[in-house]
Amino acid sequence: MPGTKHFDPDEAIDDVVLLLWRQGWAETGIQDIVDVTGLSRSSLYATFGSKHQLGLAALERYLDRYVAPVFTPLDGGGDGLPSIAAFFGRLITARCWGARARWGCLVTALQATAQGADPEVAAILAAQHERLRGALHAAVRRAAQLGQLRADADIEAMVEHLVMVTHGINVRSRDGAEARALRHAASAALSAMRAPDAVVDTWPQGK
Amino acid sequence: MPGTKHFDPDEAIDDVVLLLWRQGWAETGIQDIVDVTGLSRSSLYATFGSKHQLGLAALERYLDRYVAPVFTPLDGGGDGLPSIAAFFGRLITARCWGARARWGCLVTALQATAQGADPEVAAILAAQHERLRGALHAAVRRAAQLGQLRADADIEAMVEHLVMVTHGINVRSRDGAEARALRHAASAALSAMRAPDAVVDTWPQGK
DNA sequence: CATAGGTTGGACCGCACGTTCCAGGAGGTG
DNA sequence: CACCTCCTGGAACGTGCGGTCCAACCTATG
Repeated sequence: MPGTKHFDPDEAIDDVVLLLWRQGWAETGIQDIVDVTGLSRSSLYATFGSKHQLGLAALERYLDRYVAPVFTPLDGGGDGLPSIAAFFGRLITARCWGARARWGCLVTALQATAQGADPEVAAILAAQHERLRGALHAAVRRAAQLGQLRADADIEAMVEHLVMVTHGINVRSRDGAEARALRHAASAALSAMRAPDAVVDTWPQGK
Repeated sequence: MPGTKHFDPDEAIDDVVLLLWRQGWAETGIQDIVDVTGLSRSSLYATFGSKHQLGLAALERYLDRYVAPVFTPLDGGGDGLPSIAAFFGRLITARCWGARARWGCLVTALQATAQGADPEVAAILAAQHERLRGALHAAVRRAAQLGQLRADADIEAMVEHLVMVTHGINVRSRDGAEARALRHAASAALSAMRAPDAVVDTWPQGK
């Protein structure tokens, strides 16, 4: 039919997300994309313009499809520490189980390398960092309101610490760390924050 | 002179270390190496064999020259928590000041990406991880002996947590985080471990 | 049923990659 | 001083890259 694509661009992007996530951006050539999508170079370039633009689209798709769901426990600050524990729980599950186990996190991988230097990529990474930071900040503030935090709590420092732990989980999971070890470590991190007399459960997922 | 190189291979490797560290492995071509070392392709290949071998040599050099010095506070377990704080202090200084500020960590970058999948690279990364883990483990054990830790301390979890924070510092420093924020966050992480009545100084570097 | 617009597959482009090769050169050795 | 050995610079190789182009094709429309 004239003017109608013979394929679904959305599906192609989904395929590319998995490819980039698994084997990285620099290691992926156009031919790999052709193979995994089953499309021809022409169709790819006619639809997405360039490898770079396709990569950006895939990165955005990755955020929507694979990162955003992990954030839901933190929405609106949740109920403080338990929500943060649930966030880590979801993150660790996503990183250690299923078809994408041990693939790490595309965002952390880009932030840790020079590939994030591209201005457009850097903008997406910065926005994503603010999203993570903002979500954790809201949750920590809520925890403070609920009296779950130590008396000497430095909220900004706690948030930055939690961001670090998030990156740590992403790196260590790709490196082969076991989910149990990651959960225990995340639990240890949360212990830093909890008020001694608080009876909130910071690890509802069990051990 | 016959049989004698006209240049110092060690200096060449040093140059390559900086190149790989700054702009990454996949983004670096032979021409870049030729430019930065001032050598010809022939000399490079005659001396190092291949780009891959040169990269491995540069990675080892990086560990000896830039990573090992950061570890010294942890030698033999040091004096527990203050030694761990000193370790983080050195790490943050190395990541945020001087000519290599904001370059992150080559090891963390490789571990976070698919480039660490090469068997030889993976072996080096695994050994380095064990070195980090072992050094932190010794320091945490020592802290336990000195009564610096909380009563409910899970040593293994604490060590994994500290490894995560290390990766977090490496990622966040490349991403532009300020040294102050990183120090506060590391301090918050150490608070997780300290016994409530311990009077050890976990941040000797000041704020 | 002919037309027309847009898609498609595959050939093709220039370029840069990692690597190899060889003629030339430099300096200890006899 | 001639020789010999090894290193050196630069040209060249094959390959694969990202990207372009065009003829063939397909189908809604007139």
